[in-house]
Formats: sequence, structure tokens, C-alpha cells
Amino acid sequence: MDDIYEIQADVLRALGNARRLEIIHWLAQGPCDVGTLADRMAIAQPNLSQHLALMRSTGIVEGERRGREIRYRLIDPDIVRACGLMRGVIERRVARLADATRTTGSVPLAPPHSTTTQR
Amino acid sequence: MDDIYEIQADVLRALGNARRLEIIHWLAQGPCDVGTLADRMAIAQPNLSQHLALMRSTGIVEGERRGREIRYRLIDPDIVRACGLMRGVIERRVARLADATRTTGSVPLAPPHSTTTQR
DNA sequence: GGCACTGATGCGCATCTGCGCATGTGCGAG
DNA sequence: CTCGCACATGCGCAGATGCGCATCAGTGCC
Repeated sequence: MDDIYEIQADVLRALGNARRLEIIHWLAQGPCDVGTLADRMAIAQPNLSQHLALMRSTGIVEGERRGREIRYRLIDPDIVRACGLMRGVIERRVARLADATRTTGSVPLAPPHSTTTQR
Repeated sequence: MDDIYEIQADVLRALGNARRLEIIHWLAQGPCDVGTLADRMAIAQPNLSQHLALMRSTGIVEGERRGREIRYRLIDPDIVRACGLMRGVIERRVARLADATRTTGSVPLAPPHSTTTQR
């Protein structure tokens, strides 16, 4: 009755990856097969398939056979809306950071966990 | 100009954890100090501090000293809205799964990656 | 000053993730 | 039936995550 958090965390973890966010970005513009997606994203096909498998298992996307290709599509449009909200949050945060940096002349918070400079 | 996905992934990863979702749940009902939060969540204080530090570094929460306590609060209310959208997505998915299971008598998808039965 | 309290940080460990790589599987064409 | 194409899956490894534990740091009070 409370492990709804676990499930929600699974979905959010499935979204917490730049590659998968890019997948959502492309699928938000309409269904697409794996090959085309791999081509657009410049990503290895097995790697893409792994991401798609994960997103399938969490109920974010689903695939349907079309001849020998498989067309993937987003299941729930609210995923895109939620991502849009998140994006707004980020833009506001960046603006806030830029503002604080401009007025104080230094970075206000988060010395550890660089956040942006990863990988 | 495209690593906005990286930043967004950082935030979503920061939300992709049941403990941190619970933190958001409590903070959504008003600011709270660490001790009270640790008490409500039945979690070790150092562990809670680590979660809070991560959420601080991603700009989800912020803390302010109040005497010798520190009151944490959510920075952007849209985080809660996004989580609400996610919750709707999940409820719809669960309903869809239950429906498919009832009509077909078996689980329709995701044999691997059990999703719910982790840890 | 010393002390108690509140919170943050460092360390070590088990586990999970993401990737490249090789290989397996389902489909259509000949 | 066999071949080639489109995806999926298994394996192994480097790096990241979450936790318990001990310890450090800031604050108020005596």
C-alpha cells in the first residue's frame, strides 16, 4: 500500500538516462522502428534494444511487428507531459543558478556531485 | 545544446528512488527538519542526509538553518506535479495490466525485469 | 571554555547500470 | 529449406548507487 513508491521509482529510474530521454523525444514525434531510431540516435543497435527492453518492462513504450521491423511507440502521452514539466523545472533552476552566479560572482551550492560534468 | 538530456536525466535519477520519493511526499506537505523526517520515514539519519545531499545537488530541495536544526523544503512545486502525472501513468498501467490478465488469464508482457519484485 | 544535540561527510561493501561484443531468434524473399 | 535482414538476448567488465557504520562539523546552552 506504500510500495507504490517502488513502482514509481522504477519508472523514474527508467527515465533517468539521457539515451532513454532521447528515445522518448523521438517517439514523441510518432512511432518508429528500431533501425531508424538507432540511425537517428547514432547508437549501437543492441544497446538501443536494451534500453527499449527496459522501457517496455516498465510500461513506457510498446512494440508492434510490421513485417520484419518492429515499430515502437509511447504508451502514455502523460510521460511526455511529465518530462515537459521536468524540463521547466530545470530551466528555472538553471536561470536561478545563472542569476546567483552573476550577482554573487561564485557558485552558490553543490560543490560535490557535479551534476553536469558526468561521464 | 543537447546535453539538456544529461541534466534532465540527473534530476529524474534523483527522483528514481523510493526513499527520495517518500522524502518528496513529506516535504510536499510543508518544510521539515532532518530529525523529524528521519523519524517519520524510519530511516537512518546519515542515509537520509545522503539522499538530501543528492537532492540538494540536483536542485530539488534546499535547506535553511533554524537554530541548530535545518529545515528542508521543495524548491519547485512542479516536481510534485510531475510526480502526480507519473502516478497517473502508473495507475493506468496497473489497470491495463489487471484488465489484460483478467481477459487472457496470463501476464501479457515483461517476463524478464520483474519491475515490482526487486531487491 | 566544555558539553549535548543536530546534521554532514568519509569509508567499505554488496549490488546495480550501461556499454561493447558475440550470439540467438523471428520474419520475408528467393 | 536456406539465406539475409531486423531485433533480441547473454556475457563480461568498468563505473555508479545505496546502505551501515564511524566520525567530523556547526549550533545553543551551561
